[in-house]
Amino acid sequence: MSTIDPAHPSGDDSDLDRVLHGVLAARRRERTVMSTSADRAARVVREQVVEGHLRSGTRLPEERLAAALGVSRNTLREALSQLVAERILVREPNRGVVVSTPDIDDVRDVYAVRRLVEPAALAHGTGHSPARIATVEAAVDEGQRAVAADDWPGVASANQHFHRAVVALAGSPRLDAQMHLLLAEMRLFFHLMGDPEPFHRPYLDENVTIARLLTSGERQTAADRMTDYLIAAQAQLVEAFASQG
Amino acid sequence: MSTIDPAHPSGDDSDLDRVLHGVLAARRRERTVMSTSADRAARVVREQVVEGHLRSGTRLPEERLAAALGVSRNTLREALSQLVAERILVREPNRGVVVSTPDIDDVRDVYAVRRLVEPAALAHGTGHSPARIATVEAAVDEGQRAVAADDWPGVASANQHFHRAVVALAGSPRLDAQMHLLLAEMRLFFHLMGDPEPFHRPYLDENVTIARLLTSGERQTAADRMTDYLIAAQAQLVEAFASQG
DNA sequence: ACCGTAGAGATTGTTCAACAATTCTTCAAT
DNA sequence: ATTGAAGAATTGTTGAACAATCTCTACGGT
Repeated sequence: MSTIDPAHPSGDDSDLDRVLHGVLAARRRERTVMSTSADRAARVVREQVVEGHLRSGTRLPEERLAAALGVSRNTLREALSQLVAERILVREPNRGVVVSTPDIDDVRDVYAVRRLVEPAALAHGTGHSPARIATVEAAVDEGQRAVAADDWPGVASANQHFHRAVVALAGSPRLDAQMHLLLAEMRLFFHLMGDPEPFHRPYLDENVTIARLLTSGERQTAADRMTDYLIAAQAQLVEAFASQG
Repeated sequence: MSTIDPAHPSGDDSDLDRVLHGVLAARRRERTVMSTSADRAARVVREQVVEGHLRSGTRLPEERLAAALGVSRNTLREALSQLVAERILVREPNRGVVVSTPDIDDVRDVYAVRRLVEPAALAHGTGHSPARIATVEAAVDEGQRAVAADDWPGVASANQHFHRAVVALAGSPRLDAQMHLLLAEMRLFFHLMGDPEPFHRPYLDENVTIARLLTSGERQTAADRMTDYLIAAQAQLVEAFASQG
């Protein structure tokens, strides 16, 4: 339709068409980021949950929550649908949504995914650019600095950055997005557990080792270390869940 | 709370409590499956898209679609939010939702995920039960029967079952769900391409080989075959996209 | 005291109607 | 052929409403 359709074979306009088409696409992307108020509401609730201000099991009554967020109940429900799809919230039919309470099987499953994906990203990922490897190293440094400052929330955060950076070595936006969701679930686990230190202290050195192996190109060895790492971390979390959660 | 709260330390009631708690959880799951009308609407639209009755790029006007599905516009919007999250639809702000039109980068990314996950599930999956291996073999048989009947949609369907069964070897519900979404996207690719035969014919024998290797316990070899398979399939699809899509 | 139950109150699932903001169409004027 | 402006159509969002379902409480029977 009109001059902006690149399918139209109008001779020397084709270059212009391509450019204009690109401009349109860019504007569309631009608007996509500011997004709708349902998305904004979802972002706020998501933040509150992963930061631990809304704890597992908390009910989220639609009317009060909508009022608090300054949106209508209908708009809020769109937001909640999103978060349910992300597994951050759970919908109990006719009872509303609650902040999800992961059980021991969720822990096992999340680690099953991670044990499959993270070592594979290290060993066989097709996106091992210097920049991405540098991001892994940066996350390790961030963790070292945080532990030196005795900042355990900071260590937890750095640890997430580390694992996201590892998955990013696969070079796949879809995998990155998936890992983002998994790590959000992980934060729910830790909020159930309380003190984060015992769950991060043992693995700081491992992060350093894996990063070093990665830098020196020993990808398979790095992957094997990551496998052991994840098995140990899973065992620790499962045990903690079994004994207290 | 009342008698069904397992946190209540009431001596020998704890066994009973656990049982009752389980019953409640089961009922909740039960109700979850019949689900809301937004979910039903989402299922109908999803079906129409993956079956190819709604083609890439088609606009989905809210008013008409809501009327067609017999739900209100608000309810429909909840359904559409879900499908946007699944990448089956794309929301263009102030312009509504359209059936998503995957581009060549989407093809590459979907295959990047598959190349990471599927071989890893074969080589390192922790759910290689006889039953799951039998499911893989059943999918191969299904494909052989379909090709014998010259039923190419049937072959395509069997092929999906094969790959889902392979991923299921990881024993992870989350990974299964993720793979389900990826395969739905794959169907969009194929609908853009037209005739499914050239995209499935070359890989039928590979499926047989991989299943055989799996049955005989040669997991790493099976994984390597799968890697080659996926690289070839990706190359074919990328080329087809570049030349016509 | 214990149990079941009826009914009141609250919350969800869903619909309808409306309106501002934005996009698409049409069509006349240059 | 391009521009611009009025008009129609669609989306984003709201508010109010109502039936269905769930929760809690108080009551009465045993």
